[in-house]
Amino acid sequence: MLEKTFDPKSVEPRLYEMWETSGAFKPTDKEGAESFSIVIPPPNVTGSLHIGHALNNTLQDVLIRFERMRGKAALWLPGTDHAGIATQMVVERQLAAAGQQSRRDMGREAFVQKVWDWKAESGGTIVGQLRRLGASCDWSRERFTLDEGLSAAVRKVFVQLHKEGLIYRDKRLVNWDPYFQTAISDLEVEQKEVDGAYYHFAYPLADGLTYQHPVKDEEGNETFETRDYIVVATTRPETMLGDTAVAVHPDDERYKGLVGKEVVLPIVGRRIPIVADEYADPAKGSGAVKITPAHDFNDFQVGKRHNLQSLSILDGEARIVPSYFNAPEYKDIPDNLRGLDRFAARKAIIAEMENLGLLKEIEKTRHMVPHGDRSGVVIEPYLTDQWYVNAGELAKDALAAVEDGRTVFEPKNWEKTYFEWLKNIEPWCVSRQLWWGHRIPAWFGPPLEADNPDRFAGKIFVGEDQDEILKQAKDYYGNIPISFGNTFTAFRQNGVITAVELRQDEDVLDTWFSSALWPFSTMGWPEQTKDLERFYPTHTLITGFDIIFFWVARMMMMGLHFTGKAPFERVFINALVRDDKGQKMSKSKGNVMDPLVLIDEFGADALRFTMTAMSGQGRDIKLAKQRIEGYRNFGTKLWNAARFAQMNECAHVEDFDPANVKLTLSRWIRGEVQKTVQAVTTALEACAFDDAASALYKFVWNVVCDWYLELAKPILNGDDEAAKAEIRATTAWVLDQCLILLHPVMPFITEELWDKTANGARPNHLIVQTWPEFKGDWIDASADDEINWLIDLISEVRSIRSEMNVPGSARAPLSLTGASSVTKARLETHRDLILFLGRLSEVSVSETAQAGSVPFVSAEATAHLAIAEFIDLKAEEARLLKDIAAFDKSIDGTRRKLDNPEFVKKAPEEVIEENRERLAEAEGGKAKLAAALERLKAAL
RNA sequence: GGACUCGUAGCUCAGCGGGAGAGCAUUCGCUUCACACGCGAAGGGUCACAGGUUCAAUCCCUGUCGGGUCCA
Repeated sequence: MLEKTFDPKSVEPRLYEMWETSGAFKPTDKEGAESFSIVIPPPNVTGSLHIGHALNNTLQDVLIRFERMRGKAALWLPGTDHAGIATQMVVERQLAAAGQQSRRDMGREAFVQKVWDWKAESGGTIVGQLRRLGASCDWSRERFTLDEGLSAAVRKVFVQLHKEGLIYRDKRLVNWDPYFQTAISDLEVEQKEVDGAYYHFAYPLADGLTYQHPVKDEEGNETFETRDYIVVATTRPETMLGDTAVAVHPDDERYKGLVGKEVVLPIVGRRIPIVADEYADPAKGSGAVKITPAHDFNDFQVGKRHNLQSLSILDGEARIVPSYFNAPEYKDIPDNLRGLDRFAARKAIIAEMENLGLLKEIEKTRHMVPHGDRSGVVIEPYLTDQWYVNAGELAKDALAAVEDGRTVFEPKNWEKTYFEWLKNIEPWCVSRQLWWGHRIPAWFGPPLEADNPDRFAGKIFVGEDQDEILKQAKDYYGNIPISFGNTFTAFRQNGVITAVELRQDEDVLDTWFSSALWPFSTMGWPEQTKDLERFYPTHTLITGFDIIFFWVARMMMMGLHFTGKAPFERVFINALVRDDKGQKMSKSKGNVMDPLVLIDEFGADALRFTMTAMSGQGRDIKLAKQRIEGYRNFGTKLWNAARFAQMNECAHVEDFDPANVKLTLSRWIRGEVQKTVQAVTTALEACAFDDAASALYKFVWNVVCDWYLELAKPILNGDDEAAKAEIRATTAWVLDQCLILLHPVMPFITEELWDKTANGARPNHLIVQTWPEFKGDWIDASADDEINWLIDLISEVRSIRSEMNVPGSARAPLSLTGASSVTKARLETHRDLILFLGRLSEVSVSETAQAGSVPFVSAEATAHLAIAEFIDLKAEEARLLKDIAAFDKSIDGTRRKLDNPEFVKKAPEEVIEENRERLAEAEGGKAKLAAALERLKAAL
């Protein structure tokens, strides 16, 4: 005997282990099985399961379990990524907290070892948490982006792209994080609106020049004043040390005469030109703008157009260049500012400009300032040498693949986001000044004089390993001793190079560089493995829209370039989970819902069903605890249906064939099962997870529990043994179908019931049970009609009883007038049922309406419930009038349509027919109630 | 400023050319032999607003208003 409720806590770990050890998570090796593969969006190795993961991974698991049951070789390949910045940050913090040596003190090798130690101990907790969710990943294939195999793939890709000229070194402005002292991607920059100010500075004109500047006098009239300076406005005064021009708009009449002249940069004393450039906005501030090409993306462009010098005046920690930066271009920067932090420098410069009388105005403003999403500090545009991928080139096929349908987005409108980004893509800066990651396979050597390099500090060799580098170096330097070390140096004798030392690039690659290879590197690429052949390209990727740029687009680029195939057939973008008020969940808001806590409270199945049911395509999910509770209750409902079946000895019958059932009830439910099979299958094929969930919910609760089992009761309690046997077998079969269909969404409770309801006689675990095929000819229209008639009749009786406040214990007789022979036969067939569910004393057919009864319409007949002692005549009159009014409304509306010649001419035949039927039905119903009303009035 | 998206029952959402739906919440009645994590019943909506297309609009188009997200 089953317990009253399902106990997830004790069952879940046991079943998960059973599945895993049974090998069910591995794709079947069965001959001819079609492949279906998903690669997990690798969670960050420092991460732990949050509600978004719960959603994303539930959907992946639903799909994988569904396809596995359909007999496909289903592979869900799991793993984690190494998350360069995040992981390095975690370990650095830990070292600091433990009072240990800092990263820089212990050195690269020791630190990287510490990170590996950390990873071994606490990395990948999320992997265990995915198990609690029930994720049926093939753990034997688990991968990590820093695994040797994946690292080899990274090296190969880097070297090949370099050979093809698609990876190159360049000096450009990057988003520099002064906290981590590394370049970061645009996508890792958050624009935040903060309070700031425009500082209006006067820059004195050189050579005693003056001009007439228009001003408004006290009456608002325009006059001119003579100025020997030009005013520029800036939110970042400290960058003035690096100004190399002042720009004005070419059409700006005020400054026309000044273009080509010079100003003397205050504090520094440098002479810099006034240039005409459309970037200067005449309407903004004074209309003149200072240009600092090394510290502003827009200014950098202006600098390019006018051939200006880019003078970087900050160091990697965002301090004004300290005094040991002694290049000639820094000689003008005053000693008192040297080494100051950027914000201290800002204050100092403002104070100094004020002292000089050159601070004209401070205009308060709110403006957008870039912040590092990990560090939280203000990001500096910073001029450095970095490695870039020519993303524009790679984007071409990535765009084409979606345009021509090799890969489809679901929902489709996310394609726009994808296109938008790829069409405006910038070179992808892939180097990071970190220690945790794939070290860039590039080595620097001293340049030969003949090369006369003016942009780069050395000669660069790129290769997968040192042997390859040695070969390249020998080709370049000739047959001299070549070693690897911490510097790149040429040893000379009499001016001739006799030996060189090469140094590997210190930097590592962006984590997304390795993640971009994930769909094929995890399958063994560049080796031509069996997995690669069977499971690549993958079928469906399920991920959040927030990483379409970060990840999806890049996987598309790399997958297409290196394998010639798009890595996915379909990309399903799941919604974003918010709290019940629609706020994004975040730790600082304190509104996070921990999926593990929810699993503890309601069970994994309840959480999974919630996620599935709420995953309406592409919308935000507002998650309330009540919802999860409701689906926990749904599980209990299923559990109790099984319990009922068990109590009534409805056990699986080995050779039971639904095709042969005789009873109307069996034929009806057999068809209802088919409708559900079809609905759920189509929905899951289309990633319409919410439709699948609602079809399952309605079927189990509203069809099986509310009606089928109730209608079965009189038979099960009756003495027709043949009917009883058929219903028992049918019930067992129906419940099995429920378990199979629900399994992808609620794997635990269904597997448990599968086991418990068969006395250990099942040949398979449910996880590998075959998904049912839709059998259309099992839907029986006459059985549907009959059962629907029955349901309507019983519902009406219940409704009237309730409205008239008839106590549950009172049993009343029901009689039908105007019943057809079909109805009469049905009454006979289902007499027990009608009596039982309607709580009636008897059911009969008669010629005339009985006095003291309440009438209602049942198909072609009028039913009369004899409950005289409960009738309030006035209330009954009101009820009839209300129902008649409803019929009238329907009659009016339908007639208006049918009387419209345009409608009859243009509407499709079935719509017209439908309206005719509706009209006839309403008129019939109205007539019956009108007659009843007449009788009632006579009695009043 | 650009792109996308959403305004449907008190709340959360489905429906998206042929008569308004679900869950929760509310109200009423039930110790009915699977289930109170339950059973039965009921109330509740000019489908944001204004135009247009159509025989027919919650659904398509245009605009307005209001919310959200992303990118500048």
